[in-house]
Amino acid sequence: MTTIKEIAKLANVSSSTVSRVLNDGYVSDEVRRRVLKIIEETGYVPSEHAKSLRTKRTNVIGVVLPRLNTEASIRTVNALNDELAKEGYQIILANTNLKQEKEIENINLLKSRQVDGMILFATNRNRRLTDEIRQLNIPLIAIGQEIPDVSIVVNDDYGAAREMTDRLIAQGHERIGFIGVTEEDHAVGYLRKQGYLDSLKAHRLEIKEEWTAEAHFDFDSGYQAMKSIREQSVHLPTAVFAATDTIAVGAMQYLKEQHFSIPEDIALVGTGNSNIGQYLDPALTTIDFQNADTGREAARLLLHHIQHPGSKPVRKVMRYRLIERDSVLWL
Amino acid sequence: MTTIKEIAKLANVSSSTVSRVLNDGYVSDEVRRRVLKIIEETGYVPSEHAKSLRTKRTNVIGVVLPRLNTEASIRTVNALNDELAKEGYQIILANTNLKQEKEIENINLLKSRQVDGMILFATNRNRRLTDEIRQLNIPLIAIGQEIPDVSIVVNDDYGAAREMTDRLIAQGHERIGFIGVTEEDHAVGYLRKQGYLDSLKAHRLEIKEEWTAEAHFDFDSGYQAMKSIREQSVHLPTAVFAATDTIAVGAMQYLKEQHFSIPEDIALVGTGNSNIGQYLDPALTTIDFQNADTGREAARLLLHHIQHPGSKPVRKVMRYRLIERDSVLWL
DNA sequence: TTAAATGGAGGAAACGTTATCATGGTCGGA
DNA sequence: TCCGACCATGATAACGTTTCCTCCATTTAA
Repeated sequence: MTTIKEIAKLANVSSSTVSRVLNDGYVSDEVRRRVLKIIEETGYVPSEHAKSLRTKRTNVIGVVLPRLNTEASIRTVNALNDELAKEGYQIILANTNLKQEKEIENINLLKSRQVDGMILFATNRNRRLTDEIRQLNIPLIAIGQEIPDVSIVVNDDYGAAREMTDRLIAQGHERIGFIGVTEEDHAVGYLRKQGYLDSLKAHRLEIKEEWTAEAHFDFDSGYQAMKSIREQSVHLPTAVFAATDTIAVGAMQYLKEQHFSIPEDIALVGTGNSNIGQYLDPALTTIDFQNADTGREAARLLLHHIQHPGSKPVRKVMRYRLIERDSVLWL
Repeated sequence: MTTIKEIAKLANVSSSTVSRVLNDGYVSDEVRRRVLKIIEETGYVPSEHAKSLRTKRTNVIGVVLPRLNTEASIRTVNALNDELAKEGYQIILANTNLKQEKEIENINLLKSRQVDGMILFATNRNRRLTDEIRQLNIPLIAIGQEIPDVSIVVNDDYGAAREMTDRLIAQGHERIGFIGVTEEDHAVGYLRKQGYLDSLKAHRLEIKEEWTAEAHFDFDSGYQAMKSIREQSVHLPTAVFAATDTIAVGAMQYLKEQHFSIPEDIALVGTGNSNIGQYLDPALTTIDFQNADTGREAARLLLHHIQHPGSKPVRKVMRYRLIERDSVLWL
């Protein structure tokens, strides 16, 4: 690796001058040209490490996330990356591989790399994590879950689920089923289910245990959940709300195999606007959380915190939109 | 940020000793305990920049890729990440956002960060890029395209396309159409088409211009391509081979709208084993390139090159497998 | 003409580590 | 008893930058 000193020697100037050329200081045109020529010839690239050591800036943003496995996280990361790249930042990924304990470990790893900021895809909130973040003096934005004293960008999971259920009811459905996930996942598990329940309550509709089931985040468990609803229910629901699109796809598979027609016999809606949805037969009605907007917003928020250290934590709730497709009969 | 010196002062030892504690040198148990306690209390994390500056190692691998937008690239990156994480490496992403000129720019960015190695998702091969890589003295593995003097991991696009076409012929198809992409994309565009053509030639089957069309990488153009084949052909093909699954999905949509039944009227196969495929109706026959294996292999190769500097470039062709699903009638 | 202001350049310290070298003490073997 | 070996520690240089300070040579203003 060539260093600034070698460039300096070759150009017959001091390293300070080379540095000035690189950082737009006072340098005569003649010297500037000479130095630039040498840099060009040698292919010299300044060491970011030395730079960071000196300046305390790295132009790197750390992203801690459970896994790059859901469409939502990928869309978010992509938008994040685009927005940050515009400002000259690069992203370093720290994947926890779904292991909670690696969350803190990864945060420390990023801290040791002196990242200028962090984005945390928050899955859970435990005391140690909160403490760790609080004593971290690096700007951090959490996505997906609330963390006290930290700026966050969240979806309106509750509102979306409630509005979707309202829409089903408006279409005449009175027996509505629900396939959720564990309520330990506050956003996806708890809030979406509450939205569904509160809508039913507000409309004074029946809430039947047998119409609801709990699945995991995969296709098969969606299939199984639909099966168990089918087998347990004396009276089948006329519509089923799935907490994720993947679950909905599994449920749809089961219903098709059982020769139900969708939406005539049973209407089906998912959540998350997965790509698959539009190509299914029938196309899946779903909720679009516009993850790219989430990523962009988080990036902007982070940039703001970096530029204005010590500014107050912000809580940003993102907008969603319902996508009405053929898996529900619209009046 | 606390530094090693502050820790040293608090523990009443020299910074050398603290460093030894951190790096398993000779330290008495008593001192070790004392130092570790202070580290624990202060939450001290050593600066990777200072470390790297001194040791020349960063434990970071740079990944240059066009975009995190295809399932193939995501699967590959995930596997890459997993495999490298096992060895204590982190990944830094450098997204070119599909802009070719940013490829070289990104390579230099990573070079300035002194990454220990690079993975390049190669889309094109131009002279400047090749030169740049050659004079880069950092281990680099290219994925997807051949680059002279560089270790590569590639799919057998040609072989896979040819074998898939062979299989269709074995099922009795004699009129086989093809929807490809621009041949500028050597792997996806050129090689897959050649595999298709050579299979037909080997079986002395008719190759008709009107049975082939060129699409882009999206759904709509797959739809349009199928439409144009349909409208141009006097005699329709009995099977159509799409160079990507996305294209196949678009084609399927068109065929369904036109009330063709698949596979009875027309068989359809895709390429790439996209997730969607298995949930389509009918489920899509496709080629699985096992991208995770590609990622793992590239990671292993890179680690090898890092551990054995100067070792010879390797060319690794990955295996594929055909996935036979209902969009083709199997005898 | 002289003093002050300005432009251009070099020298050196500092950032936070690790690795090499040096030092002093203890222990075991001849 | 003495010497070499070994262990535990400290001092210091070096990694490659930037930035502050200093200095000299012009140019400008009075």
